[in-house]
Amino acid sequence: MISEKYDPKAIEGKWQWTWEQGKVFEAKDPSEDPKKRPKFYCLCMFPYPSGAIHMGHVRNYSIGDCISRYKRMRGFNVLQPIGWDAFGLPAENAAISRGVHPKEWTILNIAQMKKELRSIGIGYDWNRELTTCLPDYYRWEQQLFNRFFREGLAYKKKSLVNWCSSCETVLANEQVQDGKCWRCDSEVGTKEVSQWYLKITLYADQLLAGHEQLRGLWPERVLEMQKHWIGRSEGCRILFPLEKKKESSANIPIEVFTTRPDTLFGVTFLTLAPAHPLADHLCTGDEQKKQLEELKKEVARRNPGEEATTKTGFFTGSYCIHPLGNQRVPIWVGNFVVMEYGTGAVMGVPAHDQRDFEFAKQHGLPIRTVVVPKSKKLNEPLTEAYVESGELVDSGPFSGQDSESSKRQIAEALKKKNLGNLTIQYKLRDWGISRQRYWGAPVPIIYCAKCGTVPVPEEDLPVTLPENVSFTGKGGNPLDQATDFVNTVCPRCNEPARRETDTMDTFVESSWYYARFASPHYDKGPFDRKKTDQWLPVDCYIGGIEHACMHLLYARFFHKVLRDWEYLSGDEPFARQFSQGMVVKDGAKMSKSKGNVVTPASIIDRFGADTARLFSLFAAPPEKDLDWNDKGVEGCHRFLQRLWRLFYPFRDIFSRPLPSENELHFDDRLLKVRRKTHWMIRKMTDDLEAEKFNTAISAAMELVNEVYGLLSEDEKAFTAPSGNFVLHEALQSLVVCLAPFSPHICEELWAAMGHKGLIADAVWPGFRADLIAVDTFLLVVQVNGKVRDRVEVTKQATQQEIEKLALALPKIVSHIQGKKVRQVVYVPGRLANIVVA
RNA sequence: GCCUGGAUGGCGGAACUGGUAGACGCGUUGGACUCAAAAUCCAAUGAUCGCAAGGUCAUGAGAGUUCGAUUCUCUCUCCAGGCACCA
Repeated sequence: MISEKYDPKAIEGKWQWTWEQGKVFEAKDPSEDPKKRPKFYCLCMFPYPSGAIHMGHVRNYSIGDCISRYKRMRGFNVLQPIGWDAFGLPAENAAISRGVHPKEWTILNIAQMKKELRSIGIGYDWNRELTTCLPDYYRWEQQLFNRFFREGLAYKKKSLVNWCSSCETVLANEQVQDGKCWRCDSEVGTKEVSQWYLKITLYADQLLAGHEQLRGLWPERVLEMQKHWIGRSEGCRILFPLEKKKESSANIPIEVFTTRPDTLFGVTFLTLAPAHPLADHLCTGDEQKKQLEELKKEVARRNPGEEATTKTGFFTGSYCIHPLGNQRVPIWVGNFVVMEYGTGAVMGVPAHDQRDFEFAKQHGLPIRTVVVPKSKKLNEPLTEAYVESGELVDSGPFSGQDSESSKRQIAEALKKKNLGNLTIQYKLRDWGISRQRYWGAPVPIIYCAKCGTVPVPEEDLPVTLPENVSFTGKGGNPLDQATDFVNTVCPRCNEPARRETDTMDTFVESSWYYARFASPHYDKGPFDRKKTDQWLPVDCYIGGIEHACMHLLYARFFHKVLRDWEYLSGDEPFARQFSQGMVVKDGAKMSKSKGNVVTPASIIDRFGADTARLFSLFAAPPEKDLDWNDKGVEGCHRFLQRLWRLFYPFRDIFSRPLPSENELHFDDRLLKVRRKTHWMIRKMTDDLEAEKFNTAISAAMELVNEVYGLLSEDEKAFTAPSGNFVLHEALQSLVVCLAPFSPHICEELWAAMGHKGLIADAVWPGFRADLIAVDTFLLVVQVNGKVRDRVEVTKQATQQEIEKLALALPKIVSHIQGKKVRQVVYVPGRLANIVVA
């Protein structure tokens, strides 16, 4: 029995229960699927269990579920899993401020969020739920880490790292945004720490090359951002041998990286970064050493990404030798040279590099022009560096050559003298994964005085987090205080040893979870190759743009490593990626501090999940920011009510047998409704294929308006058998097509229509092209490109007939009066443009 | 500075491959229903001139190509995002 009034509260819970009880959305392994359907793996970036879902989640999951349900109805074997990215700082901070154990806090949050998530009615395969903070999950991560270590892809080194003093932990470069911590937004400083790195740089070229495969399937901006982040540049490494002070002194060269080896003969100095390992050694006097310390301090004071206002520096007093010219080149230290890129030393070519130019001007260093434009004369003295290519001058044997092609030849000459080589330099650095915090997967390493750094043997995994730890927020990593945890024995020699207390960056968990979903309960390894082969790659991966250079890059890196280790196949983890926009309100991101937060729970309470979902998909195209608008939500709710009110009074139509179509006669008004119905199915299908959810929904609204329109003209329009048939067809099409968007109401109406099965299992309808087609069209008649009239014309009309008709239209006649018709442009099926002069 | 997107009514947004600009929704106004209100249904709704028929102007600005440009080309402005002494 269906109620007269649409009451989401009365129906949504029921259908959510039905779906779960019936295991409707539990994915069958493709090999066991009796229907042999093609697989479709749809994944939304899994949530961090903060305790409450927000509108961004609703939007994200509504998109994913809409795609999943649609694909399902199109005959795909759909996998849509869900899990929890459950390690991370907020849990530990809660422990510090409120005294709850991070684990307890996290588990409670998961329970709460699960409840909320269920209330949206997303078709998840709950059987595959993953929780990354459980040993079941992170033991495999530890196993993978050991393999990284064995293969030399994980290493520990002491280095200057980004340090967030508020989070008291290291941040990866990707996690520093505008000099601030990506999580807590406080200023990031630097600190020298010994930490674990994963060699993502080894895969830089592959990560870049993979973009070719993804072009057109991933958002261009994401590919562009990654490309910049990887930052490949072709250039040359050049050695400048130091001038020997004494015959006995060692001949250490200084290595520089340049993209312009063609300007080598324009070198008038060398500049080292203050932190360059040779800087101290090269300072010839105490005064220089003092200046070096000053410069080091200045650089340290600067925030990451901040530029110095002036290019300051000093001459060390030492010289090196030009690798091809044999002249002395003074060695300077400059505040503008960054240690982290290239070799931390640059050759100074003031005539052809703007920074070197400024530095030379500042310190009165000579400027030597070696590249001149081919067509025009260079105005000297230069007022700025000439950075274009051109013809080489004053460049020894290379003078007169084209600067571009000389790059290779100069590199050859250097190579012969063992003083340089062509190379490729990346901006991408290795991924620092050590975190000096408790709530993360422990790095499974043991330090032994005798055996050194020893990975924990596989049979001893997982290394679980000790529960008995106090969280004071002071004194660094709580694990350091957990003596039972720290003190252990060396697995090799059985002597007392210490455990590593660093935990892994949570981005490590999210780098492989998508593949674990293929075999989430597999207990012989992280992945069951058979299953990963069946399900991967993820066909559609949906999440926020903020992960462009973090998660999406890390996961691609992991995938390539896992492929090399034969855990899975394929070069890319995510065939298609979709970055949805943010949910904003009054032009600003929803946040507690701005007081503009609308909670999903409040919307579901007032209007139901179907309305919340429908609005998230209707209000804006998915890739754009969505401006939350309460009135707009009401509008979507009204639409669902309108649908319901259309169905209810006619519900009996569905309990009676329908006459067959060819026994019926449809008048023009009914045909118009039929045409709209089939037009809607076509539009829905096209738009869903193209992920244009907003216009798909508007098509359904148009059909509803069409039916209401006829009813208001004639309330008996649908009472005769032919009317019954047309309304039946319209309503059933609406319900089926809206099922991916607002599944609960559609299940309810579907059941009320007398169907035995679930709409979740229904088949997506086809449309009748013959019913959409009409044999007339509206001819637009223009005069000189301006629309002057419109007239209904049969499609059979010939061009001549149409031109004659158009020229005879009274409005047209008045516009072309007294003028000469020069041309008539005719676009079949569309318009006639009469050109007059 | 460099890169990538954008800019369309009062608002969110539509517009196939260059062919009726403004679908759909919100808001607003009017009407029906009602004792009244809410809800609902119907209608109107880019600006401007006009009693009207109808005209004129309109897709950030300016040019160009074209019979015809929101769509293609060039220049510029503004907005959002990303990167940034990267040698």
